[in-house]
Amino acid sequence: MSKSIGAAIPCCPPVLHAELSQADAAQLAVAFKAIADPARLRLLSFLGAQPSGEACVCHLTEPLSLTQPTVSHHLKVLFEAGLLERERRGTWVYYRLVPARLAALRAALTAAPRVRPKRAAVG
Amino acid sequence: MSKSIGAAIPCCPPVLHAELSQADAAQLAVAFKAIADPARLRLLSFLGAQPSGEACVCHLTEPLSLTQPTVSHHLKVLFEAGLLERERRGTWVYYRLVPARLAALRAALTAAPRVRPKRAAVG
DNA sequence: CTCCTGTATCGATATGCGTCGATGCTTGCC
DNA sequence: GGCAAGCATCGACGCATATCGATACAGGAG
Repeated sequence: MSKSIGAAIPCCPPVLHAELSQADAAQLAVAFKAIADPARLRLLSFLGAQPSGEACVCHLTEPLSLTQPTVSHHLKVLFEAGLLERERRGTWVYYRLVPARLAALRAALTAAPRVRPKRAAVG
Repeated sequence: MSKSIGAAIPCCPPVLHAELSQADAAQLAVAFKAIADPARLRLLSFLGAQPSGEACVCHLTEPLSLTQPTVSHHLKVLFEAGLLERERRGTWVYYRLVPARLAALRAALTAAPRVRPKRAAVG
């Protein structure tokens, strides 16, 4: 299937200050599609709320009220979007947030501060 | 169909530091779905790049290489998500970004800074 | 009022995606 | 080796949606 979409979204995807190309828009849309789902948003929030910052799949199926294959599917989507890291520890697989990716998406939403043509001290 | 999703996303939707409820996740997902589309991302970027900060529909169909009904559809989606403002001026309808909504979505992505409990003055 | 232009809506179609049950694979244990 | 548990993949179903052509609606010009 897909290799790793993360590579296509380096660090600072083109922000909305200029017209996005069709390709850039497609890449960015893939990333936003990854988080544009209730189950995946809950996964992100749950992982972020864990004291250890991580959780195994077996601990994620119950709070989401979804079956294991479905949770695994969502985790895969987030993983391929570069939003999660995987680490297999014995029988269990632990997932962890990748804050840098979230920051990159956040940066992409830093749009149109044209109310003031400032160029410094943004955000 | 949808009335006005904007009302459901006040200003600071529940961030990802705690487990999102199913309802909150659904609301947030609707907002992210609105921007998780190449055409709509390009619309946002195009509007943000306009010197006047706005544009009429007739100026948006060409750069997107989409038909007028399709563009109108996407604008409606963004409008109902609270991301765009409408203003009819004579025969033309002008659309304008709503920076506050983008900021709200950005805030929702401010997740899991558990690597360091920074408070970051940056918005 | 009539025509024209710009925009929104409608109906139809094709594609994408969330969800599940069933099954295969990997790891650990005995 | 054999068994059990956790996770991933597969195939299928149903629903949402992106897109288009056709058409209806709104506003200006004559």
